[in-house]
Amino acid sequence: MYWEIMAENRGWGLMEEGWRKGPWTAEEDRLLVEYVKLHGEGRWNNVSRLAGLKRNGKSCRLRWVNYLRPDLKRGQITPHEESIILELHARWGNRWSTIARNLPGRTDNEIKNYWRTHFKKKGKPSSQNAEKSRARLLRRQQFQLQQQQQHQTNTKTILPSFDENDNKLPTFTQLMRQEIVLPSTSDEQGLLYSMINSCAAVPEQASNEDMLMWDGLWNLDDLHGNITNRAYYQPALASNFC
DNA sequence: AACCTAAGCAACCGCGTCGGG
DNA sequence: CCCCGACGCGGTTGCTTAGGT
Repeated sequence: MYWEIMAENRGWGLMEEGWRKGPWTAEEDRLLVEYVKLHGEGRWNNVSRLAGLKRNGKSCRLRWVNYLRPDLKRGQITPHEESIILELHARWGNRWSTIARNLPGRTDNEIKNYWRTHFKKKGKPSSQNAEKSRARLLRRQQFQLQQQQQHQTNTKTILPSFDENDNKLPTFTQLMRQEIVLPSTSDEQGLLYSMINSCAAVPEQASNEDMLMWDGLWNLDDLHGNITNRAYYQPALASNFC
């Protein structure tokens, strides 16, 4: 493998503070696997001492999690996995580790790389399934825009700091119960996102409707990661597009 | 054959969070 | 509380490979 040649011959592996860096060799992999067999995962900073590896804990953990773990699924992302990635990314954004938890055998790094190469630049998925998922998302967004046009006149903003002098952020329940007109300026968008992030977990007492609304909030990103301007979302109707 | 470019992927970096002392 | 180390996460980098000209 080229990495090993690089590591041996090209100055890779010169150490900063005594740690080797760069590509892993087969021998290093073997030592790390042995270490995990004996001591289990975790305590990565002990690896150098107990396994004789000149790697820092961070590097060891990364190598294990992304490459050496026995439960990793090798090979290409399947169309089914791809559609899951699309759906979950539409819902959660760049929460790669969260997405990875829903794809057994796949790592956050793998999913992140896959997304970047397949979707971020081109904006075009490579399979029919992905196209369908994408089309579904587009339908949702079009629907949201349609609803926005219909309701634009009698909607109210959820951004309290934009009306009068109230600086308080809304509670989760307030956020869930109100009709929303998304802001159009970047400052307002930033505030809305910080509001959403400030109650990033759905409370246990949230109703099904709240959950739908919550999903909707996370679906407001457009395909390039920006908030769709003035998109309108109404939870009761969202199920039409699931 | 030589060169160029985009895709793919392993690894690194910086930062945030958490838990123990 | 506060500090510090360990860990996890998301963003980025840098290299190889494959395909096109």
